[in-house]
Amino acid sequence: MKKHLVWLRADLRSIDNTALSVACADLEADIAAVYFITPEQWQKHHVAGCRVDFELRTLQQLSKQLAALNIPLLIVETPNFKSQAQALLDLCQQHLFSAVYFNKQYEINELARDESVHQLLAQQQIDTFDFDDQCLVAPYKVLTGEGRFYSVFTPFKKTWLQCIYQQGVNIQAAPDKRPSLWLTPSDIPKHVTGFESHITEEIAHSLWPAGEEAALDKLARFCDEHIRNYKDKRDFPNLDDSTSRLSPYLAIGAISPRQCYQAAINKQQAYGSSAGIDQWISELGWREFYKHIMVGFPRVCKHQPFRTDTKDLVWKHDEAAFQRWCEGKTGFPLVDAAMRQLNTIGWMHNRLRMVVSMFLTKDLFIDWRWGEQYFMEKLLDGDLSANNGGWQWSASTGNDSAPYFRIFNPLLQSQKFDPNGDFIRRYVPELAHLDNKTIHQPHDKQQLLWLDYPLPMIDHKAACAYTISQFQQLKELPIGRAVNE
DNA sequence: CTCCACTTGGC
DNA sequence: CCAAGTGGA
Repeated sequence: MKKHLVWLRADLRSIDNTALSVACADLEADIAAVYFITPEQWQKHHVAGCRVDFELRTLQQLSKQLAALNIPLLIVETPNFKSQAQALLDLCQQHLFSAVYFNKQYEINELARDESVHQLLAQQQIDTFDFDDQCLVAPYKVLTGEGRFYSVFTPFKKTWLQCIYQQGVNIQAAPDKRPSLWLTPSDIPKHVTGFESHITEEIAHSLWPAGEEAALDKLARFCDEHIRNYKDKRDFPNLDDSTSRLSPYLAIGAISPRQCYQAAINKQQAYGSSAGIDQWISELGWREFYKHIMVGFPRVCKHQPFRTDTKDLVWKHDEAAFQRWCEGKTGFPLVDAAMRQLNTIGWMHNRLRMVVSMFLTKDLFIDWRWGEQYFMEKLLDGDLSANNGGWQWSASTGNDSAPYFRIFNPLLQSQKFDPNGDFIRRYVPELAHLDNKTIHQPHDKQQLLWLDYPLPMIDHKAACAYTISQFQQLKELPIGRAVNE
């Protein structure tokens, strides 16, 4: 009797899971799935406690679904990626698995781990089969006419859409039920020590219900009711339904990008095209663009800027200022509301991610890596490629970045995207009583004495001038740069 | 080589 | 209207 092991990693679902489908294609084989808890590695990658909780809750659901198909889900704990290969081999030998199936991950530590697993298992005649599953188009397949990776989004997107059109979108059904449950599924732990969630259980359960059913439900509701207005409404953080909020589900693979794309296309075919649908698909494109960047330019996995010349920037390492930013006490209401949203619900609206990352890097001139790490520590949807891409975009160290001289004005962003101040009111209760106009700049002299809210921690205009001058100095160092590279 | 086009803006 | 180049065909 053949036995196949499906190794689940960032693909915690039963539908449209390539590795699972292929492993189950052999109807004779016994199938089991395994998920590894690797606390030391997670610590190193700054995985958020709320994200660990989200994964555990998802595994809870998935274990039930798989058990109903007579596929036992096993949970194994091992400290890190290094110890994981041996742990996997032990498991294979214990249960006599002849092959291991998994979907690829593309970060460098994950790639190295998978390579060592492949080598170790091959020595024992255990086959490993890996699959491109995480993207609509595998993150090394969208290339320029000259066979190089794109570094600009627009031409990338054009080719990416062509690739999708040419290859088609094939969504795999969940596997058929196996004859019998041949192993006892593991209990799913409720916690992993060292990963306390910073958000309340109530928020976790109401905003982020776990499992692929919940994800598909969210997707369906978004496509039914909101996607057509996506382009017009997505930039207003106070409108909770204007974005899909599927990023956490995509990050852990409770839903696949193919399912997302197809749901949008189905609406297009049923009701005609719309700018909202195009825009939302374009956002799926950004997700894959940054995955391609990570594969094509692995230095972004190693804390290095995409634009190598920007490595000479001397970022400030101001702990106190950074702390104020983290806590949402900068004195800039929208920035503070945004940081408190992250600190409260483990997620931040995309517009606000730009506002706060631009503020940290351009107003405070603090190292973008500090912000990148803080985001990872707090985000349910923490994903290296997307998070790094976003931060480097704001810091002007990335590909296709914001030009260094185009710096968001936090006050204008506030007035434009939270015009009535309602979002600020939600997360900065000290300001809730202020009128729609004052709330964006509450530091009016008359308010100072009785307002329990900090003064703006920096003069935006002066900060801009300093930052621009720092970037301009880069250009005056061409000789040193040439030598260093 | 030329020419096009360029997420998220500010003043 | 400014800004500064530059990736990509």
